[in-house]
Amino acid sequence: MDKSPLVLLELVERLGNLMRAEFRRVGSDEQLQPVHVHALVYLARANRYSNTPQAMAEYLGLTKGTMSQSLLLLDRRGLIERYQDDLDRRVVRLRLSASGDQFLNEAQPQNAWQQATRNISPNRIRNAVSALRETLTTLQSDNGGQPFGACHGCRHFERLSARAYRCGLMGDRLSGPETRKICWLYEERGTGVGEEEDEDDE
Amino acid sequence: MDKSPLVLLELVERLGNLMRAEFRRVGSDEQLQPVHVHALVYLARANRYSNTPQAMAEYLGLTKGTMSQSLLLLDRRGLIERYQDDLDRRVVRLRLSASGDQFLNEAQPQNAWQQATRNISPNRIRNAVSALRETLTTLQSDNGGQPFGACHGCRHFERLSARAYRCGLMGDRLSGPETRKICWLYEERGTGVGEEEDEDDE
DNA sequence: TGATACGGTATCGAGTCGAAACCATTATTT
DNA sequence: AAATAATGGTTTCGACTCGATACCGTATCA
Repeated sequence: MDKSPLVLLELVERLGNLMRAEFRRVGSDEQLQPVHVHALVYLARANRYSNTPQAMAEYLGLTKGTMSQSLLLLDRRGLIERYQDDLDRRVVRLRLSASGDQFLNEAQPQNAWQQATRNISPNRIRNAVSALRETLTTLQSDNGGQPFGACHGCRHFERLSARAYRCGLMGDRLSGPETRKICWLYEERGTGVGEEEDEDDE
Repeated sequence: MDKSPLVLLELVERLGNLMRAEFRRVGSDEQLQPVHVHALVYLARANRYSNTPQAMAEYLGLTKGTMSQSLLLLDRRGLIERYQDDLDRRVVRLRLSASGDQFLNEAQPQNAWQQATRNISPNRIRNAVSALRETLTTLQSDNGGQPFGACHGCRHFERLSARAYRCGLMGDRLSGPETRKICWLYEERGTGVGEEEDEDDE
């Protein structure tokens, strides 16, 4: 019996723990918990459909009650802004405030990771990404959570012309940069059955 | 500029979050927090040098104070046993109790992960493991934590004969199964300064 | 016009977590 | 040997996480 999946799990967990510790470290100046830093990072990458407490809670694996608490704190600290949605007045929309943005720029929470991966070839990283992405997809469909992918890889993504895009699900036109953000309405493209093999490491 | 390292980070964090949620789920029957389940899993895999509160705290990224709390709880619940070390009476040694062992067998905390990786070829998993392992090593040496590797891959690991092994650092003879456990004294083999090339595990 | 669903907030209690003080044992220095 | 320092663990404290539950206002549907 092959144990390497368990080894992979161990690595993922350990790396996750280390990065959580790192997030704690970079947040300590501002008295932020790891989850708060993570929330800010998410917010910086979330598209217009995904900047709500609900999406965030799902992404971070928290309940909405817990999420509400954390957002309250981030709001008090002036790192985010909350405003009402026009169409549905139940939903709250979130955005980074100027100082929230500044915090991310200065603290660079992902810097340690960037450093740690500096000597790994892009090809090997892509292979790892592909394997982990597939794991994530399976894990999520096994217990029914949102997939959360980058817009431009989604089944609903449409290219109208060279520089014009559109979300087929929501019907909105999208800017170029926006198609690179995270969307919680993301759905896998392909037929869902194909298995691709990796390219070799170099 | 290549963003794929950040994508990899995102996947690692998300998978980590999901598995933490999974650990919470499997622990809820016994009123255990995710970190408690993780501690039990670690203990089941730790070798004779690594079954102490200190090693565990370092592995899980907690302070010794916090660790002490969690161990108290696990002890009260009867899932672990604590006993004094013979040589140094300051150190506490830990082992799974019968019911701790039983809990792991029944709850199978890693089962969801095993399922999620079932369709990924061993080859792709090994590649991902290799890339993440390198990331972990770099990340750790960047901020000076213990490496925590499997005994048989360590620089101090010695093979005396076909079935007899020995730890060159501590001087003890080791059983076959023990050489597959996790050791916090683990050191990368290599020349010590050289940059290692990629290779297989186990 | 209800009834019901839904997004978000408020409150509660158990528990995490780091920080710091503390205790016992071992190591080192004088 | 006596004093001192270092080390492994425990205790205590306060801020915070987190799930559970109840709740509020808005939207949707019959």
